[in-house]
Amino acid sequence: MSKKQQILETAIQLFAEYGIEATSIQHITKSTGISKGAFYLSFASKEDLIKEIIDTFMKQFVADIDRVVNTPLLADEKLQNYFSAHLNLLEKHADFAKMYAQEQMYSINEEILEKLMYYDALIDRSLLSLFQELFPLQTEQQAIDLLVSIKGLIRIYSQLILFHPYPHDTTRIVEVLVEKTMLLGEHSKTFYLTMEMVKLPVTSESQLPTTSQIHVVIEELQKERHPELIEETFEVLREELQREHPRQAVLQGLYGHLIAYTPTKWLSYLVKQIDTKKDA
Amino acid sequence: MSKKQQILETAIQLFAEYGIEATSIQHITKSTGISKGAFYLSFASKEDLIKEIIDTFMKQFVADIDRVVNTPLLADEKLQNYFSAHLNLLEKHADFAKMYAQEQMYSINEEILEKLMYYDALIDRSLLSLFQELFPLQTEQQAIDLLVSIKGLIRIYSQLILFHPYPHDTTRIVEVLVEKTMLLGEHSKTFYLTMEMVKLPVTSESQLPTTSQIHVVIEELQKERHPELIEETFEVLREELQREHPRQAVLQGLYGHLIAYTPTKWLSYLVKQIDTKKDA
DNA sequence: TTGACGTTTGACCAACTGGTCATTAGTATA
DNA sequence: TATACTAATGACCAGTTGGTCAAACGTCAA
Repeated sequence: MSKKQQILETAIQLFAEYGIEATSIQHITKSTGISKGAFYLSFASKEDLIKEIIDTFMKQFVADIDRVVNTPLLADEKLQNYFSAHLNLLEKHADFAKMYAQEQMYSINEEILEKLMYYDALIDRSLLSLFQELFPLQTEQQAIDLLVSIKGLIRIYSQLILFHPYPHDTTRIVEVLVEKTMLLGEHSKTFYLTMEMVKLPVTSESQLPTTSQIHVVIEELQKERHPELIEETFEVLREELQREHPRQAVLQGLYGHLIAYTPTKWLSYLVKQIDTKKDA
Repeated sequence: MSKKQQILETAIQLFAEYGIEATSIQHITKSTGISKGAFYLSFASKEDLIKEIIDTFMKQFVADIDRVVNTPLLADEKLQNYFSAHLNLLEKHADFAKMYAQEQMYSINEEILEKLMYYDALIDRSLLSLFQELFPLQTEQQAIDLLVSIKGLIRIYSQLILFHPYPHDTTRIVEVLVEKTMLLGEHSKTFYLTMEMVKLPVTSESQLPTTSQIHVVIEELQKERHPELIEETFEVLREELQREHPRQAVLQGLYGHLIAYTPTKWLSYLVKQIDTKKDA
């Protein structure tokens, strides 16, 4: 594991345990077993460290959630899978989730707050499209209201899971959440929220990735070694993106390889977005 | 306004705006327009300041909520009043609410966390009794599950209100919350949470206040001047508590005076608890 | 005017913060 | 072995933190 990776992991642990503000760089370096100077070889600043942590994890989250929601299944199976995926990610990356929870409530920095809101909006968008599939007759206002309610439920259940040392029965929790979602989605009659009040700034197509952005991401990834299959995928992807109209069949195959390998999850998400755009 | 009061108010504002950790004592003293030494004449430490802020507000909150839930009305009117009261308190004390939100997520101190959980549990208890009145056939598990769900909804709507600059229509939000509560309360079939998982440590009677505790609170209050009626109420209350069995009729009258005057709200709550105990 | 007494000040403290950089250690090549 | 390179160190910096305390201030009665 690279030095940078080591620092990242120690930092997340400390951030989760003591809070971000309360964790000093000396604290991190001592726990990692390196000198202060070494830290600044890997990260430009404490803020930079926090940003990298958020990027690393949230990109995975977004890609994973997006895949679950876009897998061709019945809508209610998808809903179940969504909750499952969410809770599993929570358990798997509990330290990050704890850190995320506090940063979300009180961000040390405007820029970081925006970053969080950006990823949050991407996930919201996935959930929203799922709701529109589940309850086709819903108005936009209904969907937004449901979205917020479900987020509230997920958040409080997540908090319980994270901060309560218990062998949790996630499949049971999923059942409970699905039931509540269906109840609220089918029978709610009064609504308060509107689109502008929750501001999901990512709904416009202006946010869709361009091929050049994807090329940048690939270049970044190629700075490190990856399995044969992945390296090959990069090459094919580059070629396919040269075309005026990249062929969906090809992209989908590549997507399959990329989503299955953690470091390229975000790339897979970007490819998928391109894909759906050409679709429309 | 006393110097202490001035400091408290400035501190809450700063805590709400910049976060608790990020706000230094120098920051507070400069904003209040006093010297550092003067701060330490009113508070023993920064931690002490935070504790006092929490106590001041949460005692009011608990008393106000408890009154709403125990007013003799139809259960669904109570529910509506509960949400109303909650949202109004939120708007009225927005700065404290913001501070509370962050401290709840990541407390700088174990002792403060316990304090927060204590007051939280008191409010939970009020809500729980209301649910049991609304849905008499519910099992304990159902009630707990509903409690957590509603708390999740309240929290996310609160967050929207607090951090979104909008002229919010609280009566509309109350409608929405009432509808969702009724939906979830009446039709939920699957449950996950149990009493021990949310641990409401205040349910046992061991937590009920003793008359001697009340005497201490009165003494504390009498260090400052209060309206004639209140001073008189103190005297009558003292006498009544001397009796083997304080008379409900008298206590209820006194309660009416105490709940209406902010500094004695907490005392009114304690008196009410004594009252209901002798009841049972 | 004096002196006594509580209030208020702000320079001062040690500890710690995020961040820098001359120096050193380690390693690969010639 | 000598050279050239990067990787790593930790003393050091200026600034800030929560907290203290001798000294100055204000306000009385004598």
